[in-house]
Amino acid sequence: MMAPTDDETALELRLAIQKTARRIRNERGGDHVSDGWLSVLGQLDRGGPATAGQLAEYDHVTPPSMTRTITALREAGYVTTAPSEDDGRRVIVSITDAGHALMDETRRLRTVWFREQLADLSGDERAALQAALPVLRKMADS
Amino acid sequence: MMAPTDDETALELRLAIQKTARRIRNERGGDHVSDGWLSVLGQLDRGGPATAGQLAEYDHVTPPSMTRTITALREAGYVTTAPSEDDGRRVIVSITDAGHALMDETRRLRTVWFREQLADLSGDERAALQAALPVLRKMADS
DNA sequence: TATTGTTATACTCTATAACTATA
DNA sequence: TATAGTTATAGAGTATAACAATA
Repeated sequence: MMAPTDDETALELRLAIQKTARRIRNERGGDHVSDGWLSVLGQLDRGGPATAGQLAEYDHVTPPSMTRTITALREAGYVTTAPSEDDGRRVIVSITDAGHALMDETRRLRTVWFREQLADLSGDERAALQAALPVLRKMADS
Repeated sequence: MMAPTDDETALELRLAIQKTARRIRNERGGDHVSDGWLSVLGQLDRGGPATAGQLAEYDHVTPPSMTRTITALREAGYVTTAPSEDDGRRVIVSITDAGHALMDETRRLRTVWFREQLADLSGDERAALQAALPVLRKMADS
């Protein structure tokens, strides 16, 4: 059970997380890579090839949205697509070397602002964030 | 100074915050109120009337974007606008009773999913999030 | 018939550039 | 001239509905 005041904590946490995420998005570098692109490339980088449906489910977007993202990534040369040998309906998406390179560079750029924010915090404050990291991940993946 | 491994922590924290925020946005109720609307109404609710420019700065959006948001809110009856008496160029935006009511209901709906997530956490995990709250706020407002 | 993915279409949000009104 | 805000226009991202291909 949660304490009576936890409802207010839930609201405040939600707002703080949303606003921080907005700041991160706004403060990203002058690159031309969208969040959707980076999310897909990141998953392919970590988990290897995946079907369009798997990618859509992972990002909680609809299949048409993922089709559009994959098409753009393919036209830019960052992924390749091929029908599955087992099941011709499925489309297997794989990251290219250019995709790897783009993701590395983009992640680096986008972390700059956030890293600067961390540098302005005290040791205790950074420790508090570090302790919250696994909890945030748990919620994000649930 | 930050420890050598903090660069990686920065990346992981950033991704976890962004993905959690995406989940919050996706899991919101069937309401028809955008994040932009709620952010403006929330600020007017807490801080009282404000100019269009102040609202744009607070949300880190451009003046044209804020104009559009304010127009939509006014047409829906959730805010009123009036030129400043001191400076005819400035537009003072005020929340209406309907705006108050809408914001309360919307906040309640959007917090449901997040509150359920909190209920699934251990006491230690909730404490970790609570400790991180002021730090997140500090970053979001910086 | 059910599933996987695509195409067609439209809506929301945001941005840059050009403009109006006021100081 | 400088500032506050609006209008015009365009682009990115996403959604629902209808469709095609495969199982």
